[in-house]
Amino acid sequence: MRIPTRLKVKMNAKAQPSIIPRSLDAQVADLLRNEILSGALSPGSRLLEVDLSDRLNLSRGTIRSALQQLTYEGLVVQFPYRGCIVAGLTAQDAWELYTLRNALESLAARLAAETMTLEKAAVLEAALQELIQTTKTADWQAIADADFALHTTIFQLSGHRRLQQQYQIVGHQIRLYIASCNALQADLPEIVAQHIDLVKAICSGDANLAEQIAREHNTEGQALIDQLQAVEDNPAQDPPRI
Amino acid sequence: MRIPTRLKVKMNAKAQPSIIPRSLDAQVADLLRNEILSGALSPGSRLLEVDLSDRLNLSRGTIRSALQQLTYEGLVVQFPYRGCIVAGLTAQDAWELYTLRNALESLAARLAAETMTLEKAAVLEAALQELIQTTKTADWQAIADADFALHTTIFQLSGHRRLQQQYQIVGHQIRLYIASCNALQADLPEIVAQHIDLVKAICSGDANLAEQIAREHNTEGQALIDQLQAVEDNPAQDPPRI
DNA sequence: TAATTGTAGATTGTCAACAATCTACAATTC
DNA sequence: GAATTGTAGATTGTTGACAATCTACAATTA
Repeated sequence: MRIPTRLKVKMNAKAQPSIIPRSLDAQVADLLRNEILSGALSPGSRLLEVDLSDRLNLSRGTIRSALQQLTYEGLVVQFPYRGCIVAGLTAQDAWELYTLRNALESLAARLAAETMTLEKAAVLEAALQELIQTTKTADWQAIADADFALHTTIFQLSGHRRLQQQYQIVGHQIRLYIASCNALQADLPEIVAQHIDLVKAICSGDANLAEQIAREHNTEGQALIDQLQAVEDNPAQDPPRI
Repeated sequence: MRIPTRLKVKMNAKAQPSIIPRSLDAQVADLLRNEILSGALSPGSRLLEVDLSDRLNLSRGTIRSALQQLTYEGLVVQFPYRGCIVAGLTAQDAWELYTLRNALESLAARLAAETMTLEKAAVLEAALQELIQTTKTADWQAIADADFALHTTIFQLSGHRRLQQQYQIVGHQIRLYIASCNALQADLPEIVAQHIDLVKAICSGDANLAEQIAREHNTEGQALIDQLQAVEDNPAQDPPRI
C-alpha cells in the first residue's frame, strides 16, 4: 500500500482563477444556487435529476452530489424516493433565520471590534458607503446585495471561519426568502441608520457596544417575520407564484 | 410528464423505529461518525473509499455520499483527488468551536427560558441530575456524554430547529477534539456548579439571566483552548497518535 | 358510489466500470 | 550528486445501467 506523507491544503489560490480545478458537482451546486437565489427557480420548484443531467450534459451522480450539497445549505429539501424541491420558508423558518443571524452577528461584531485596525476600518467603511449609495436607488436587488456584502464583510473581519461559513448559509436562506416574497419593504432610512451605528461601533473598537448594537438591531427581520406571518394567516393566494 | 401534487413531510415517525427506511449512505455516515467520536478513528486517519466499500460491502458511491455528509459536519476533511482524513483540530478550531457554541447556547438558553413550562423544567432537571450523578464517577466518556445530553436538551427546549442542528454539529466537533486529546481535565465541581446555575436560570423563566449565564460560563472551553495552544507551541511529539 | 386493490410509468437509490489525477519512485540529465 | 523528467500504481472523479420505491390512475369489489 502507498502511504502519502503529504496531505496538506494548497495555499496558493487566487493567482489564476481560471485554472483552478473545481469539481463538476461543486460547479453545478454554484449554478443551481445562483438560479435559486436570483429567483429563477422559485420555492417549491421540483429539481429532477434527469432533467438537470440532460440540461447540463452531466451524469445523474454528479447532479445528485450537487443537490446533496444544496440540501446541507438549506436551499433544497429532499424527500426520499420522491425527489428534491427548492426550499420554501415558513414564518417559523424566517424567525429561526433572523434570530440565528442575530446571534451570529453579535459575536462577529464583537470579534471584529476587538481586532480592529485602520485597514479593516477602511474596508468596512467602503462596504457601508456602497450600501448607502444603492439605497438612493429603488433597485431592491442591488440593495439586498449591498446589505449582504456589508454583513459578509463584518463576518470576514471577525477572523472566525465557522462564523463566516454559518452566516453564508443563513444569509443565503434569508435571500431566498426575500427573493421569493419580494418582501424587503422595510424602512430604508431606519435600516441605513442602524448600519451606520453598527459600523461606527465596530470601527471604534468598542467590542461591548458593537455586540450590543448588533443584538438590538433587528428591525428588518422582525418586519419580514410579521409580514410572512400575516400572509400565512390569510390564505388569500396560496401560491404567490408558480 | 407526471406531476405529483403531494410532496409533504411524513409526520408519523417514531411509531416503528425498526422499520423506518434509512438510506444506506446515511447509515454509513452514522457508523463512521460513531467511530470518529469514539476515538476508534483518530484525527488524521485516512478514509479510503475502496477500503470502506470492501469492509461494508457497499459501492463506492454510497461511501462517497456518506463522506460528503461528514465533511459538511466538519468531522472529515476532503482533498481533491487525494482523499479524506478524519479532521484534526487546531487551537484556532477549538477557539472557533467554543466561541460559536457560546453564542448559540446564549440564544438557546434565552428561548428555552422564554417558553418554560413545568414539563420542560422536569426534563431539564432530569438531564442535570444525570450529569451530577456521572460526575461522581471517573468515567470521562460518560461525563462527556451527560454534558452533551444536557446541552442538547437545552437546545431542544428552545424550539429552534436550526439552532439544534448547529449545536449538534459544533458539539460533535468539540467531542472529536476531546476524544482525540483525552483532555477534559477541567475543574469538575466548578463545571457542575455552572450547569446548576444555568438550569436554575432557565427553569425560572428569566430569559435575560439565562442568556447572561450561558454567555459567561465558558471555563471548560477556555481551559481546553489554553491546553491545546500550549501543546501546539511545544512541538514535543508532533503526531500524538498514528 | 365509495373504498380498496392492482398496474404502469416515473423517479430516486445503488452499483460496477471507465477516466482523470495524484504520489512515489526510478531513470535521466546537468 | 542534485535537480529534472518519466513511469507505474493507487486513488478519486464521473458515468451509465440496474434495482427499489413512489405516484397516479384504472380496475375491482362491497
